[in-house]
Amino acid sequence: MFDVVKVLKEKGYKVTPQRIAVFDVLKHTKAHPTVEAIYNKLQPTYPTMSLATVYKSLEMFKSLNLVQELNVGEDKFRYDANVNPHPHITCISCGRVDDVDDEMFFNLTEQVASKTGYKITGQQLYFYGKCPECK
Amino acid sequence: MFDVVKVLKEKGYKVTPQRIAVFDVLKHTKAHPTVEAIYNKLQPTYPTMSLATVYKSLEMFKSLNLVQELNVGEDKFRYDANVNPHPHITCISCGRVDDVDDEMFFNLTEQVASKTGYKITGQQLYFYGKCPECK
DNA sequence: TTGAATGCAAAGACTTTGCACGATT
DNA sequence: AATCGTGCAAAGTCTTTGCATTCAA
Repeated sequence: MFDVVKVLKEKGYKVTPQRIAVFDVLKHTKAHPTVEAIYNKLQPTYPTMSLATVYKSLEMFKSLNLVQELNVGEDKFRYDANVNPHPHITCISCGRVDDVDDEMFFNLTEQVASKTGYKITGQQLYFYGKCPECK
Repeated sequence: MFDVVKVLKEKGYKVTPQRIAVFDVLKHTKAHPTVEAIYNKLQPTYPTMSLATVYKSLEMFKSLNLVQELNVGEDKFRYDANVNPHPHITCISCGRVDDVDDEMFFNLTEQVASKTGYKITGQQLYFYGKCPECK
């Protein structure tokens, strides 16, 4: 959370309660929330906050590389304050989105690069199935 | 293409020129087209075909497991007549979406399953970078 | 013939934008 | 005090739906 304040100041952007609050939600969850979810979470504490502000804040954080945007195949995006590319797994039953430890993907990128001839700059690995609670 | 006719008949759905045409586009491309792209491709030959019909046909094919829906992180979906789960790579420069040979992902699913406790039913692996032509 | 599919237009979901008011520096 | 950000509402993009007409079987 302090890093956000620092980055915003460095870049000459204003440090507003709304921006802090949006980032704070992402920083303290592993749930990969949607815009709507972030908005709902903030409603009790910031009843005047608008959806537009959530969208605008996320857009800014994205451009500053403070959050990453995910799309696990839904018609909407999810957000993650962990900007490291790392694999995700989605429960097809309850919809939760968990992280997957990425040790086993070590050197996968290099293999893909040499196979395809691409210069690889990012990746999103999504797995789908039933989580331990749902199966 | 013949398989589509067969499946539609088996399931009691009508075999229409529009359905055949939509599937045919997907069957003969490796470009992972969007709905709009499919629609545009068909315009010259089927000037009366509507976007709604493309959407409805794809929805049906999806439910029959004749095509799969992809989302590489855009605000729209892409479609693929190859329904095998297989990795994709997107050029961040020109936007093309290519397939990646999936040999190297052999047994990845099992590893993820044992790490996460999920029962895995599907996967989407997306890599991003610059294609040979763009880099 | 008859029910299902098409195609148009309207509606819906998510996201972006414009602008006046308000807050940060 | 000046400027940037917020929040409302309107607009934009992609997708879905309703319904009368048309078509496959």
